[in-house]
Amino acid sequence: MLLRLEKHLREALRTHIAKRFGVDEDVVLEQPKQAGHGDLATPVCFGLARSLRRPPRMIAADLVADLPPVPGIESLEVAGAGYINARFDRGAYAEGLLAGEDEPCGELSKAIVEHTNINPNKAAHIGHLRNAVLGDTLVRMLRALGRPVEVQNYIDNTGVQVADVVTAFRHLRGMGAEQVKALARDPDVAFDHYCWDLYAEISRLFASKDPAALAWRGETLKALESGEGELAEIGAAVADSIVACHLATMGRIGVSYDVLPRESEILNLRFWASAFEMLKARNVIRLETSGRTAGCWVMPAATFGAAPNRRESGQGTGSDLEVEADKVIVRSDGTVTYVGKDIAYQLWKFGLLEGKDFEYAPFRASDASGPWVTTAEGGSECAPQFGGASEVFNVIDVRQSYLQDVVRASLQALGFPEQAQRSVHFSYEMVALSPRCCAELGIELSKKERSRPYVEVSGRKGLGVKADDLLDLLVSTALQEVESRHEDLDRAECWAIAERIAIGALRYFMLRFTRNTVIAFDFQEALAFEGETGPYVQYAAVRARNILRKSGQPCGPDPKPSREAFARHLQDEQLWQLVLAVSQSRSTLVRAGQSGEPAQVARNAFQAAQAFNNFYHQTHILTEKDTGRRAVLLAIVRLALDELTCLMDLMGVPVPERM
RNA sequence: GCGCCCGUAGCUCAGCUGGAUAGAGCGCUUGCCUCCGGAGCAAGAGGUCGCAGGUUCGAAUCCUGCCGGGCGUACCA
Repeated sequence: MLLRLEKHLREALRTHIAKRFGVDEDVVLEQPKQAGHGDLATPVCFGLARSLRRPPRMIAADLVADLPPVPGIESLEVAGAGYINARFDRGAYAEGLLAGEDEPCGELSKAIVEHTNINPNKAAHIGHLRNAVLGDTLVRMLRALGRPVEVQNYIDNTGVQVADVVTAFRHLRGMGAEQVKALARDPDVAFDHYCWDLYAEISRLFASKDPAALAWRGETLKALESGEGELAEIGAAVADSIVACHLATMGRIGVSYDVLPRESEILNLRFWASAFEMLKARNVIRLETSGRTAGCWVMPAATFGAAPNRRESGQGTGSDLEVEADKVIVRSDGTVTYVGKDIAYQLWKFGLLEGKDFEYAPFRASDASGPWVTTAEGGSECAPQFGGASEVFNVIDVRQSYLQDVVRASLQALGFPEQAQRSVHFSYEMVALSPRCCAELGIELSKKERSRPYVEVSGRKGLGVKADDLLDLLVSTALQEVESRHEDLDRAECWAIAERIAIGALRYFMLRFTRNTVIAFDFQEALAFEGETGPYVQYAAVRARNILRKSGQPCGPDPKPSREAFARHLQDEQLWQLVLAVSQSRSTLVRAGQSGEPAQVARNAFQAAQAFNNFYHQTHILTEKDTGRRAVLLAIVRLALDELTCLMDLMGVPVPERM
C-alpha cells in the first residue's frame, strides 16, 4: 500500500516536472522524521533550483499549485526552504491496508542460496549460527519477493578438517570404523560435541609439529581422497554423523535445506576434471614452469583484479621482481585446491558444466520431506531437478572475500560475464568473543589478546560457544521466566513456549547487527529478553493476539470499518502514526532486498512493536464504549498483528500463541 | 607493502539513493498496575558523528590526506 502510494506520487511529480519545466528529474521520496512534516516528503525542488535558476520554494509552490490530483494523496504543501510534503487520504489508506492491496511481483528467475557450509568434523558454533540465520533470512526474503529459491548446504567431507578428526579417532583413541559408528549412534553421546574436543586435542598435536602426527594426517588425507580403506570408512561415518548433528541443530531454529552437495561427489563425478578442461581451453589458468609456484596451474592475479604484488627480491634492479599474487588452482602434486573445486561447483550451480550432474538420495532414508544429498550413483528416480539457477548467493563470512573474488573472476574469464555478475558473495563479519565472554568461559587470554576488543572464535583451539549450548541456555533462561508467569501451564507447554522465545531471541540477535559489523559475543546481551530483542517483538504480537481473542471474534471475519469511519477516527494523530508504523513491511522488504541487509527487517519489526506497545498502553480497546471507534481500534490491532507476523516470518522468529 | 572493512551518547549499535532539530537499546535518575498480561509505558541526564581539508544551497553520509583498530593477501578450508 505504501509502495503503491510512493509510486503514484513519484510518477505524478516526475511527469509534471517534465511537462512544466522540460526537465527529467529523478524524484526522491523520504519519510519525514517529524510527523508534522507529513507522510511523505521530497526535496526535489532543491535540485531543480539549480537548473531553473529560481528559488526552491517558488518552484515548490508552482508544482503544488497545479499538480493534478494524485490518487491516495489528500494534500500537498510547501514547507521549509522548499520541501513538498504530502499527506495521505487516511481513510483510503487504512481501507487499502485492510484489504491487503499491494503491488504484484512478476515472474522471477530461480536463485540458489548456499549457506551454513560447516566443516563436518565438530559441533556448530555461534559463528555458524550467524551464517545460517542470515542465509535462511535471505531465503525467506527472496521467497517473499516472489523468487523461486533453492537452498544448498555444501558439505566438505573430504577436507583436512575431517581428516584431522579421523586421524584422532584412529591414532589418539585407537578406534576402528565400527567403534566410531557405534559411538556416533550412542544416544548418550553428543557426537559433534565429542568431536569438538577431539579436534582441539589433535590440533594441539599438529601445532607442536609432532612428526608422527603429521605423517598420520598425510596418510588419512590420501585415504579420504581415494575413498577406500578403513580410514575412508571412518571419514564417511564422521562426516555423515556430524552433518546429521548440524541439521538437527539448525532444525531447532527453523533452518532447513533443499540439497546437500558433497565434495566427495564433486570429485567422484569428475566435476573438477570437466572444469579444469574449460579453464585450460580458455587460457584462464596456466602451467607455471619456474619460480615459487613451478609445476602449479595458476590464475594470474590480474584475472581477479588483485594488484600484482611486486616485492623486490634482489638488489632492486627492477628486472627480477616476483609476482606473488597469482592464485594456485592446481598444486604441483596435481591435486586441486579448494578454490578449484568451488569454481566447478559454481559452474554447476549456473548449469554451465555441460553433461555433468549429481544423482540424489534422501539424506535420511526414513524422511522423504528432508533434504536430498548428492550421490555418485544409484540416486533416486523421483529426485527433483537441482542447480541451474540464474543467480547465486554464497553466504560466507567476509574473510573469504579473496576466494570468492577468484571464483567470480573465473566465470568472467571463462566467458560467462552475466553469471559472474550474478554471483553474489553475501558476506558478513565474524562473530567473535567479548573479553567478558572469554572470562566466563574460563579462557585464559594472552596479554596481547586482552588488549583487543574481541577474540576470534577458533574451532582448532576449541575456543568458542557451541550453538547447542547457547540454545540450551536460552531455553532454560526463558523457561524460568515462563514458569514464573504461568502456574496454570504444565511443564511441556512451558517448555514449548520457552523454545519459541529462545529461537526468537537468538534469531533476532543475529539479525539486529548489520552484516559488516563484527559481533563481539556476550552472554548478557544474547540472553537479554528486554529492550531491542526478539521476545520484545514477540510480546507485542502476543498482546495483539490476546486483544483479538478477547474481543469475541477470534477467527471469524472481522467487521471492517468503512472508509469514512477510518477517516474520522484516524484524525487522531497518534492512531494515524501507528497505522503508518505498522504498514512498512512491504517497502522494508523491497529496500532490504535491494541493499541485501536483513537488519532493516529486524529494525522495522522492532519499531512496529514499539509503536504498538505504546498504543496498547495508552488506549483501552476492549472497554471502548463507542462501537464505531472500537471497531476501528480492533481493525488497527489486526493490522498490527498481521504486520508483526509478516516481519517475524521474514526473520524466522516464531509468533507464540502466548508467552 | 597491497586490498577490503570499521571509527556516531558511559556501553552495544541504527542512520536507506547527500536533506528539515543526529536516533534506538542497555546502564543511570524519576514517575506509571481499581482497567486488554509490567518481557511493558512515559520523562530526564548524556553527542566537537576519529582529525584536517575539499565538493555542495545543504555532509555522519561523497572526495583527498592523516590518526587509530580489524580482516584478508597459503601448493589450509
